[in-house]
Amino acid sequence: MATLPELLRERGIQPSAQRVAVAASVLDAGEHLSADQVLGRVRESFPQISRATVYNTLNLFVEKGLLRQLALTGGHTVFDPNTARHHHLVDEVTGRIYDVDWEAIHVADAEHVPGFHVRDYQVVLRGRRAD
Amino acid sequence: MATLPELLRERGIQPSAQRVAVAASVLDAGEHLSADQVLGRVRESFPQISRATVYNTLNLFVEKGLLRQLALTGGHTVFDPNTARHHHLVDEVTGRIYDVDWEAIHVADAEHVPGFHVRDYQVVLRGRRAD
DNA sequence: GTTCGTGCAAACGGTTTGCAACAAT
DNA sequence: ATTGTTGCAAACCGTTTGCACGAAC
Repeated sequence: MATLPELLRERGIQPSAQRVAVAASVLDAGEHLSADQVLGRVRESFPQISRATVYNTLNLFVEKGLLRQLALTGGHTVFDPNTARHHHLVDEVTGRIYDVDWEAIHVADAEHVPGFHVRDYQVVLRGRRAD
Repeated sequence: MATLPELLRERGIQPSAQRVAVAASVLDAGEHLSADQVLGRVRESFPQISRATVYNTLNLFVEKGLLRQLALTGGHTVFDPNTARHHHLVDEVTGRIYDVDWEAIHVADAEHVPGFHVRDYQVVLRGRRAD
């Protein structure tokens, strides 16, 4: 297992202390965090970090393929540390987003939409947690 | 074919002149319009309408099931007059959103995610227009 | 010493809200 | 008379940007 600084360097990202702290917060999280949630977590270990740095860093990570950015619910974008193919389920009550295994759903013909080059796709499910 | 005022009344919406104008703009549009695009169109025939009224009206229409609200690309939410089930394709170059027929893609097992009641789902495709 | 990263504050764009005037019932 | 609707402006929230300081190569 590579250390975080190594991981960043592999992606062409200079591993500053702030960036490592952001990486630690967002990659460890089993959830999908908003930028402000990341800011909150990073500040626990790095109180003086600025909002702009967190936003810039998250965008950089997305650019470099370390994170995926999701815009599933209005207005809120969220960062997904799981870069493997998978689907998403949005809880309509809480707004929380859950991962759904790629193999759990079978999709046929999604790549063959006439007139388009489909680069990627996923199923977005909406519902609520069973009691 | 019901007139617009009748259509609104059927959904429990008082058909004021402004609301009818918004309905005319957004329901006719074959595309997915942002709130500001709707505002622009409505102002062609109703120049004095306010931004707040358009936003409130669009939200009301979504609440009453006349429109669907889509949040597929970061920050921009868009209104879809097509209330029939269908999928969506996002052009990564232009940001434009296209409808994909429900029957064009076959999805299996989407309703059977353990621990959840899935109320609705769709496939979201990303790609670019073929030349 | 030139490039790169940071922090701060201000700007920004889309959306919402508070309120007073007005129309409908 | 009560309720619902509009318009305006201001507030709001998440995000981006400009700029000057400081660190890294």
